[in-house]
Amino acid sequence: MPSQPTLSNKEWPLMRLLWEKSPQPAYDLITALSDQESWHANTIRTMLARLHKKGAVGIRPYKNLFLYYPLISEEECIAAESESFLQRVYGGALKPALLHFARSQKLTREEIRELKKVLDGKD
Amino acid sequence: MPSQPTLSNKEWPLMRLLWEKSPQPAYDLITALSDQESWHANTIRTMLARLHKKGAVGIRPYKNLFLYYPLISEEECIAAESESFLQRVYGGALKPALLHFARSQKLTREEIRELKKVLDGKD
DNA sequence: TGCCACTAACTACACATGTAGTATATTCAT
DNA sequence: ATGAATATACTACATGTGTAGTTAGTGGCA
Repeated sequence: MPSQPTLSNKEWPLMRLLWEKSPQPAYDLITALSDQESWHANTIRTMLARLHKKGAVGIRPYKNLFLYYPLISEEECIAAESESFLQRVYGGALKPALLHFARSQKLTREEIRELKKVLDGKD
Repeated sequence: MPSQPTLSNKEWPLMRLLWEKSPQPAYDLITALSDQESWHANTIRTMLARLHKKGAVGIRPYKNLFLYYPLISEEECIAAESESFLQRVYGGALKPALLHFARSQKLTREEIRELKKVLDGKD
């Protein structure tokens, strides 16, 4: 089995759209993304072609166009990228990473409680 | 102020060495890294040159060689990379990211307690 | 029925990155 | 003083990425 293709920076928003809803024609993705990210239509098509080439999305013909759908799961991608991030930035140490995120100011009280519940389950 | 230079994948291990101890001559870095990462000496020198060029490390002459030292702090780099990771992978949502890490199997009981203490402080 | 609009395919191009080889300058030991 | 070892500088090159222009096919409307 060929290892998971990895996603580049800008491929993530595209894949997120496909994970949310698929299959989708290029047109819909272009509409959504030219808006969200202000990319040129051809840029998005190029990225779709590359994603297809690297095995991240599949193509199915439909009428006179193609529908795109993900071939790799969001969970796997997130897991892989998280692991890579952990290695790169923290040399693989999970605890400091978690502490960093936990200390950041952006958690609401509610989220903190939720997180603690998960941790309780593991303790 | 020019925005923080960002570090590529392979630049992190180099910077980690410099953050641990600096200044250091190229030689020491090469010794450490050819071992840890099995890189060619010239590869490491090229990376040092690029890090210097992008303003991530400084150079100070010492005897017949150069000493390298970081110009950017580990904390800032980690913060920047963590934020970029969060945006890329989770679309900026901190909670799911934390949950993902917290659910991963690799935390020891001790680490879980420590983490909960940090969260308690914020609740 | 000929042209327009739209799809998809192909081409382009600069910059970053990983990975080194080559060349030049300096120095230390014999 | 000269040759070997080092240190630094410069060059090379394939691949990935961001960004888009150009070309060709085709179905539907005027």
